[in-house]
Amino acid sequence: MVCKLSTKLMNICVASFCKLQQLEKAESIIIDAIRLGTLPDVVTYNTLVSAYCHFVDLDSGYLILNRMKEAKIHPNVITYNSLLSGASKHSLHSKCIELFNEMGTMGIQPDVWSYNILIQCYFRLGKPEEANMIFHSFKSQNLSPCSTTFNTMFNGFFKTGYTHHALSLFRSSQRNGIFTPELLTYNILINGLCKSGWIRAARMILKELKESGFKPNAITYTTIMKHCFKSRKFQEGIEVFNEMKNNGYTYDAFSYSTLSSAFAKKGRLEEAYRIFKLMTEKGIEKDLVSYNILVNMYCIEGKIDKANDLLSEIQEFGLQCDQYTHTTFLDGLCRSGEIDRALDYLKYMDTLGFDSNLVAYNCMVDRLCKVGCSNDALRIFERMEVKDCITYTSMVHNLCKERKFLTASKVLLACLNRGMKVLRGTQRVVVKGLHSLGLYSEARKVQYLFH
DNA sequence: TTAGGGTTAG
Repeated sequence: MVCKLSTKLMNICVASFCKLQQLEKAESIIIDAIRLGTLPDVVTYNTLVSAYCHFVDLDSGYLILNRMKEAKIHPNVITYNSLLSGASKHSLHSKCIELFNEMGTMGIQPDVWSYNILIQCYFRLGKPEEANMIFHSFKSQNLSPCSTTFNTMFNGFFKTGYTHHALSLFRSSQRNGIFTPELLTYNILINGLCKSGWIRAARMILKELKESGFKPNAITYTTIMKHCFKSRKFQEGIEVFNEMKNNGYTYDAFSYSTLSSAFAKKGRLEEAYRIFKLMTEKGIEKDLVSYNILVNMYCIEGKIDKANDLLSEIQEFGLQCDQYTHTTFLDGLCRSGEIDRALDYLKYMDTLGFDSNLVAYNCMVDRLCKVGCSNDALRIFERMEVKDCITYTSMVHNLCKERKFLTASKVLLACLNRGMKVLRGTQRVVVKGLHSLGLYSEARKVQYLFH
């Protein structure tokens, strides 16, 4: 005798397979259930939309939405939140806004979750003002921001350089009693403040974290340790690592990678290798970032063949080399003076389909100059469609070193006219150089754009 | 749906 499957039981089975990323099995459960006379409902379809958006892509989520409409089941706010989340996860920010507006035309009222994703989306698009407007529209929508809303606002403000806004929103929400900070909030604030250079404020927040009865976690420690290394307080960074270790927070590759990379940057390679050895002895597996640091260490030592072997090993371990791996290796080739090989590698990287190889190109331009091939560097520089402050600073700086001040000033003027800046010191060197060659009118042009 | 580690200029 064949029993009819209840909708609730079917949905539990579908959700379990979706969680395990076994989407085909989830679909086959639905087919079997239909054969037995049980039809999927809005919960079944929402589970599928969410899984396809999360594990496959947004288009697959859309296909489920269409199937849902064909089955005459109306999508609800949860359906759209899954699609919004899928668009956000795959960095399709404009699509996210489109979907949000589509909710309106479908007569679906967005909830706090929908607004949170929309806020995140505007921050990622570099539009903090818009994000802030949405945040302030909550009241008129009869919605109350939740802790994720606040955390997203703080983090977004920091990421877009609105440090003051982040801190004042934090203080005002505390004063008004509309928000109680969580450990996550404190970590967002400490990270943002450290990165903005607001060290005193960061210390104060760390103090408040402890006074609120929270204990710093692995993320708090890694954030502070990273900041110490960045601000050249090396010993203090090591002390943070030790404290972290004593409190049992060095259980993953994050802490070891941070410390090892800091040693490598200081040229203390033996200690950097020792940290990785310690990590392996603890039974912690290296992830791609750890391997990338190791590739960099071999490159710093000039062991380019060893680095190349490691690239193959990474793939053998089932990991996929990323932009960082390839850029680090490319930089190693340049550092070892293997320019032709590096130029071939750069072409190879172009075929890998990364979003941008800007860092790799910057690296190539700088290293070519350093090995005395500034004309080759200039050719690459002129071919580059996207350039940033680093590209210009590197080119101008190296041309000045070769006393090619007129060429340097042309590059600098192009940079300033595009609204980008190079270090003030570099600009001064150009002006001084032009004066030394008697090129006073060219020097005036640069000085005019100085301010 | 929100936080931490890796590459390039000075």
